Amino acid sequence: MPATPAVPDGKRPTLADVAARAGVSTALVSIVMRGAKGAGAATRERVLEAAREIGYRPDARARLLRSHRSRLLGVQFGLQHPFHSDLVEGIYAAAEPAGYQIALSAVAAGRGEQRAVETLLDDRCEALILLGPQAPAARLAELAGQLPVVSVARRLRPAVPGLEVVRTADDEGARQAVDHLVALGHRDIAHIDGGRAPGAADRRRGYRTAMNRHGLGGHIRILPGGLTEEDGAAAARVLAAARPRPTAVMAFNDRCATGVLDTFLRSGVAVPGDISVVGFDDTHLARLAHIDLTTVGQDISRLAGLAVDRAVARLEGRPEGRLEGRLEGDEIPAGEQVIAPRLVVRGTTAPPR
Amino acid sequence: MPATPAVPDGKRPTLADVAARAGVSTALVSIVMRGAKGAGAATRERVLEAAREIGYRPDARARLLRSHRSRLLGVQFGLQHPFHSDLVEGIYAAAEPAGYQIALSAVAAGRGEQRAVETLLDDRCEALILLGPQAPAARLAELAGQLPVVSVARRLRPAVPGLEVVRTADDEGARQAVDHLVALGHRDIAHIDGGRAPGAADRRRGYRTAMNRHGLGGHIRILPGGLTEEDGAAAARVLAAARPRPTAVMAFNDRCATGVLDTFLRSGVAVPGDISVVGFDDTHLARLAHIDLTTVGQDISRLAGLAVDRAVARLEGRPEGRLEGRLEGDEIPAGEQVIAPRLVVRGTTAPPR
DNA sequence: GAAACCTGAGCGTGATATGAA
DNA sequence: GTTCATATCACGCTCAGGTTT
Repeated sequence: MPATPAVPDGKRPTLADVAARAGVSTALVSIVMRGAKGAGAATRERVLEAAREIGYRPDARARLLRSHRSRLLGVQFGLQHPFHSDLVEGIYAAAEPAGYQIALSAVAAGRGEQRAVETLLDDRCEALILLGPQAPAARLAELAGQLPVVSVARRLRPAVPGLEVVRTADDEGARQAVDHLVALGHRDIAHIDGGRAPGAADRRRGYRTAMNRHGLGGHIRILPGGLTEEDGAAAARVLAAARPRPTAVMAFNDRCATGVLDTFLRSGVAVPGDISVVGFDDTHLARLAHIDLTTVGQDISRLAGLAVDRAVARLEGRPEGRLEGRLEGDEIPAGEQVIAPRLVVRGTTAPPR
Repeated sequence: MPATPAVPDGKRPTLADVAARAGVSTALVSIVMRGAKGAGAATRERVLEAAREIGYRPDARARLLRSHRSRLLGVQFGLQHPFHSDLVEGIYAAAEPAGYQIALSAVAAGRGEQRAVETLLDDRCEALILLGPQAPAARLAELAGQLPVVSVARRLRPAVPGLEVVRTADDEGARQAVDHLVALGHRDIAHIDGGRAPGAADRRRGYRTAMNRHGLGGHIRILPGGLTEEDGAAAARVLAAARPRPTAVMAFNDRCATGVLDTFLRSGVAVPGDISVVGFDDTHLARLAHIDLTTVGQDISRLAGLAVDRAVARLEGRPEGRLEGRLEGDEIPAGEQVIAPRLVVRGTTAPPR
């Protein structure tokens, strides 16, 4: 391992440097570095040796500039969302075998989606994977007109033409949560919603529908929430003081549910003794032994895999993938991949007493 | 806003396309796009107009390839660490005014630091900012021989030549935590450590030293921990069952402390009634109303700002920045920026009863 | 004919040198 | 002399096409 590149000037070694050292043309070095065929075993070894000696590394930018394919997938994610972190992890894992690289662009305070996407475009990404995008439909449509775009966890109604959507059946997930609680004997079930967050509308609707189906329309109660712990905590304070207090609550997501749990514990409201709590997402958070949250699982690695697959499929002109399954009474437009959620029962739900 | 690029073939518009449309040379378009001087006001407007019409965006890769500076700072971070997320947020904010771009590379399951750094190097980053790197000192030394490298939150002993270090005075932070607890009347104070995590050794040492100074050497108790909630939860289970039980515990970081808090609550151990808990980092987590954790604050945005500053200073040949302040009895090598921590007292600490 | 190698062009920019008002 | 504009090359690499065994 050379501590310093063995090239005369301070510059980084290039193909030409390797070529000179190995006594071959740059084109041949290129062939060897790419592992393409067209080089003899002996010279191949000699070139690799030379490259190693001077610490050569191919310049990704120059490479991408020349070959008109960049094989780069741009991923926009929210820095503060564990759900996104999990997705990114899965996307890395899925992109590699498919032969694609990932360019990350974070949405953070002072760095909006517009900015995040622009940098990805400037980097010549071939396709965009947007995690829970909040951008207006018109903007997404505009983007989708320029390159393949996959929206993960955000459905759009009406469907945006050209936009790929990969999501969990949020309404179905909400239904599963309600069914589970009803099966345990609950009737007074509240929902802390996600406001304008991606998926919130469907979960709210799923909750409403399920409650009505069980003849519990009179018990429907939706509290304004959000996707952070604080949103959950605020709603939980309201619930803790409510009389009569619901015997179960379904939170918008795991972060929100965590806030609910903690507030209840501090207020002396026992979970699941006094009240059952269900989350959504099945992030790392929920699986932690000391949280042990019953939650609606999104198959995160599957979502990630499908997102990559859809982007790659579009890039490579593959035909539409088949749909994941049609849920009754709900038309799923083409180009939308809907994954079934799966309730994960853990320790925060029990029969009411 | 053009929904589709107005260029004949499906390709993305280039300088030449804009030039053709505006009836000027590509060089002039380049000048205009960079905002450089050498173009008349009228033509400048005409060029910008043409660029807008066909939806031209400069190709970052071609640009970086040509201009020998890339003005790119590579940032390696852990996807699952809120502390890193906060740092990245600060780094984005600091890099922009300095005129630098950020390239993110995540460390995740199946994607180690080696890999993360390699992609950054391939992208022609001019400097590296590594958040809590775990790589061996030899590897860091090798990297530092190639380009400016800043290690954030990980100190190295002995100092690695050429490596910039930006960190909080972890030992001092631990001392502040112990002092605070002692001032409240605690004597039996335990520490859940961070194992081999960056900063853990210093915090452990600071705890030991402070305990001894208060004449509480006999009460020193260090439990094996780590940097996740589960590590904290595991240690808390041990503590909850201990007789006599310490009246206070200082966790390695906020995540760990969160695990401790939750386990205590579930075990019926009141916080801060039965036991006080102190965290470390002051991440978003600690500030949440329902966690309300007393913690040793690292000035995250300051750390981020300094990290960017040190990287940029090295790139631009600026002289060594002055040191942050010399802590008694501790030699701080040149090239190391040490920031003073600040205890943030919230709701998880109180006098013992 | 195939395998091994080389030549030359060009990807989309930015900088320099040069010329025209 | 200053301002505005152009031509030309180089950045580091890949690829099509050619030459040699």
